[in-house]
Amino acid sequence: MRQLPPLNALRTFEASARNGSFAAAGKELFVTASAVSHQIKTLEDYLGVQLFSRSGRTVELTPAGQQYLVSVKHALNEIEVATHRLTASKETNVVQISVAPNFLTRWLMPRMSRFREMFPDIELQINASVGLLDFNQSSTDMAVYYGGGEWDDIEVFFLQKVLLVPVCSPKLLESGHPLQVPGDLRHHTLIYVSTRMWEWESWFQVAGSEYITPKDSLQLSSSQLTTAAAQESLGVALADLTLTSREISSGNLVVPFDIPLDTRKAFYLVHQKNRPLTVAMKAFKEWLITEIQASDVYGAEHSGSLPGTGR
Amino acid sequence: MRQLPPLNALRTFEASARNGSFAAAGKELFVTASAVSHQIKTLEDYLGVQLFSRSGRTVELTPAGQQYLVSVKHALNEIEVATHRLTASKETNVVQISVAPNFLTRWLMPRMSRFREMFPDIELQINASVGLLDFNQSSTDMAVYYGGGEWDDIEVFFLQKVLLVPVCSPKLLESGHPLQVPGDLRHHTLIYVSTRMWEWESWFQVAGSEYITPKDSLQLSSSQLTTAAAQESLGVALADLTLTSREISSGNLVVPFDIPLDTRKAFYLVHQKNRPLTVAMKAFKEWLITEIQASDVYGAEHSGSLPGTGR
DNA sequence: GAGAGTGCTGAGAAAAATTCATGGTAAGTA
DNA sequence: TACTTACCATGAATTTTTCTCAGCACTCTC
Repeated sequence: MRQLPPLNALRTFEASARNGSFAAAGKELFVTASAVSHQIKTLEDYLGVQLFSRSGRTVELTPAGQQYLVSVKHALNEIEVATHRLTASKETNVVQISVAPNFLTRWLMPRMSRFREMFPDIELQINASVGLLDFNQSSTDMAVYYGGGEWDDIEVFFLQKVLLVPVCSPKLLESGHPLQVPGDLRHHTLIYVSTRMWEWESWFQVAGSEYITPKDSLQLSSSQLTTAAAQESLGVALADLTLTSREISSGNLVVPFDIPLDTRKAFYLVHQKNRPLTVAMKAFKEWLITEIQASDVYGAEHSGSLPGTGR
Repeated sequence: MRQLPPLNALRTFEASARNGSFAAAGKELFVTASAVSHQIKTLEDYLGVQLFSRSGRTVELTPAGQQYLVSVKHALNEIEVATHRLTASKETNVVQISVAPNFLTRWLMPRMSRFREMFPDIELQINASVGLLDFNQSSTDMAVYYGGGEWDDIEVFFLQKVLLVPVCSPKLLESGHPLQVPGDLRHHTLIYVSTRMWEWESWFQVAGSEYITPKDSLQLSSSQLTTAAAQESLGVALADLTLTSREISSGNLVVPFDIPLDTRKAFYLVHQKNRPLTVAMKAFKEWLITEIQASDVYGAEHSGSLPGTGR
């Protein structure tokens, strides 16, 4: 037994707030401004709370109205997305994916042409984004997440562990101080991802060395940038071996110490729970998993604790 | 410009699905079964999708209907919660909090009486829960989370770092193999939290010791249980020093090696973003933060990297 | 200070939701 | 098998809700 406000009035409320005007909202909803005014009044009477403050010919959301709007917008958006998903043809060839930036540029992009060869009919609409997304609020179909694999209310498929090794440009290795033991890093610039400052410290632990104070340090906001900086001879960064394998085999990057730090994080393919996948979505998912197994540098080389598939 | 289905029909749809019957839904909504039938039909015509399969005198959700129901329920629930929050008196003395179990039993519970002394008017409704919760879907006002402090769309306040030390019962130490160096743990049972198996391995790294294979091992599902198991002389567990300080000072637990493992996780107080707090919520929040600073065992003793306040 | 733009209000008109009457189907029961 | 009951569908009638219209008020702009 629910206790809900007049729902149509909510639609009017949201449109009015969005447009900042009853008249404009009326235009959007194909009704007169008067109808909008009536609706808002009905809602305000029901709630017993003033949602808009009127002064002359302008209206403005009250603080209460603003707070309420956030939830109303969110809820209506969810309804809109769900309705669209239900209505839309089950057999579209378009797959919308959201991908962790580093994985996108260093892994997916280089292999896109292979995918398009295999599935010329499927159109991938790709979006780079860090962090989680709400599948109930977005038309995105699938995503590649970076993290611990512990996420609620979504289907999670393990793709690839992230093990970090130090990387630098070959030029740095020639011209600078030699790197024979981890401690030699004290004479170099260490490049940090600013949100993951501890990674170097952990790496030294694994390498069985004291944490050293580097000659210099550089903080960048993403692993994409730190790897690029290492390539530009700005210092030594920690990078995932698989993702940088092209740069390594081409000689743009070298690995001074083949000591991997297991971050216990990984890349995962995720999508909404209990959602029937389209043929295109299935194709992409299976291609991704197959392709990743073929490209995975670790697996055989460094056997670590087995990563779960995320609950 | 939104594209929304008839919203009132959604309410009817949700009630019908929940009740598993149009007649029952009608009763709930104070209308006839016929009205419900009409509404559902309108919705199905709009969507172009069958939501219920009718066979004789029974109705059942189709797969499409089930999928749609999830979102509709979610959205209506959000509206209900938001509406209730808006309508409810701003000045209630009730605060609903959800707390990580270990923190609840070992920290908050023992201090509850102090809170009630200071604020006899405020009623705390406490709920133990692991994992995140959606403040838009729940009437919970605040929560104590355990984790890395990186959560989106909520206000986060740092409370206390979690640093783990080995703990066991004094009896175990007397009767069993002595514990002089970390390696001696090989002769004991190690107690693991099953979802955080790596913690012992990391601790050995910090302790500067090889990871040993214990004589025996025990897996339990929460740190609450592992601590209890250690107390029962079942083995050696990793526990937070602050949370177990009572057991330690009372002699029920001892710390064989005062080597803390920084898990980079912590307890945080969180609540909805942009939400005006009630007087009672503010009181609890401030009490909690003050009290925690007074009780924090670390801080002075082990200076580690400073924990952020979580964006 | 006239005109345009916006919002409010109340009464009537239009639209939507509900009921009512009727008919169909399946399951339980004598 | 026939009867009863519980449930849902449908179309027409009715009630309720929503919308429009017309008149008024306010204020910003020129």
